[in-house]
Amino acid sequence: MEHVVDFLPVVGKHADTSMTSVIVVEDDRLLRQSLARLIGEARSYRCLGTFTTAEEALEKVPGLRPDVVVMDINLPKMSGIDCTRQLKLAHPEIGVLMLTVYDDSERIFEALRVGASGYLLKRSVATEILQAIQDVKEGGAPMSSQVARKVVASFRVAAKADAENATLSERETEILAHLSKGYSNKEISERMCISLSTVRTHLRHIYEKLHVRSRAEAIVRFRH
Amino acid sequence: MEHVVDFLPVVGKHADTSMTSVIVVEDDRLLRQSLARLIGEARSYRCLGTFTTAEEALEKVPGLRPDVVVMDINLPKMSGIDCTRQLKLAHPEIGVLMLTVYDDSERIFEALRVGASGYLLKRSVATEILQAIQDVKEGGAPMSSQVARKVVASFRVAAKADAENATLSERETEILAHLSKGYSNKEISERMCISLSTVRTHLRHIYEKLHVRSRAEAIVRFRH
DNA sequence: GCATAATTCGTCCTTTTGGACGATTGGAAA
DNA sequence: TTTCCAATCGTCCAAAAGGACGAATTATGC
Repeated sequence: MEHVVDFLPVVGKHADTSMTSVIVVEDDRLLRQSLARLIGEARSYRCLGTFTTAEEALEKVPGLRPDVVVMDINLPKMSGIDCTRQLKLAHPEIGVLMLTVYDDSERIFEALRVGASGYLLKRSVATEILQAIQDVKEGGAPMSSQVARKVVASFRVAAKADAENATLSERETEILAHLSKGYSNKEISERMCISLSTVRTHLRHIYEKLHVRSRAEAIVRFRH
Repeated sequence: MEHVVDFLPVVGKHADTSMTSVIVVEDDRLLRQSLARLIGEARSYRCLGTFTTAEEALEKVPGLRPDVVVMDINLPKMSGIDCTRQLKLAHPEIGVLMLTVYDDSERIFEALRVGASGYLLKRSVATEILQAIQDVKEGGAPMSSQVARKVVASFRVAAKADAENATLSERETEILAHLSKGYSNKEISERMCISLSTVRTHLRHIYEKLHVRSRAEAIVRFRH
């Protein structure tokens, strides 16, 4: 960790509920330092620390318990999106604000999908940045109106996808039942008298609908 | 299928409860034919058919619903033991009598462990064979007194092994808990801070103790 | 009749899992 | 003290599973 402002309350900046504690994860040194300085110097904001990689952040952020993590969407090795996914899995209470240099809808969507609360363009001015952090802490979702519109549109898709969750088709339901008895794909194909390929196609559809990535997860989901 | 006696009742040999229907799975042509003839000609026995491979037997035996399958322990490709395991999994009501040329304790134990009811030495005489088949149909377990003694001894081991089922070690229990949440080996290794190798070693031990062969089966077992 | 979904089968490729081993360390029991 | 077991890590190999596709046929709803 390059820059730790402090771990104990500082005179005139008590760690009470009015303080917003922030972590910055950004590999570019200039941007990282200017963000840390901006946050550290602002009234009622504290920068608990900064990290340059997703891996380091994942390891140390949970112990620091920040209100908000400002995360570069584009980090070396593990991306900020993957980092956000893992962080939110373990600590859903921590708000994540994505940092991106340009209006990359695809990656912003992906980030929001894995749990980010909003995003900031790197060219944003100081007041916007602090306001966005505050919004995230208070449960808001700062984003541009263009992106907000796209997000609303994507929610329709998501809602549709979720409706399909409940409606596994007949064959898919049969296969899920076999899965949950512990049978292998080969055993299922034999019992249902269909090819292995077909079993696997059904499985892929089941995984998509249930939002899982393995038979183990599907079994768990099936058995509540 | 080489030899199908009949699928419909034959005059003087009605398929009532007093009839014992048998399937023979044996790759040696001479032995297969002589067994089929012996069974077919005996009063109150019917040979529903014979197969030369485990694979063929697995496919067609369920449709024939025999009382007893006489299974060579030593078949080409898939062994009679593996065939018995699969057959008993799907159709526990079908009795299986293993055929072996010599008193191979290890393999006979294995066969009994996977669900065979008893065994026959190939040198057995006709009356012994028919009596053994009848015993199996009636829920008995025909075996030589020497083997019976060993089986009793092995039950002590098995009882010990089963006691160990309940006593998964601490780490094994932790891993099983993670399994049953749908985590992959990699995720488990990260969450428990141990290497992938160690997770897999624990898993192998868990599978041995629970008598399962996949994580899906282990999850099902864990969740009753 | 046309769009949509379900069902079926396939290929190519990568990752994961499982089986069969060996080996080390540390602690507990005989 | 010796022996056993739990826990740890590893290698080599084979089988299973999964992802990303395409594609054909048969319903089914609008």
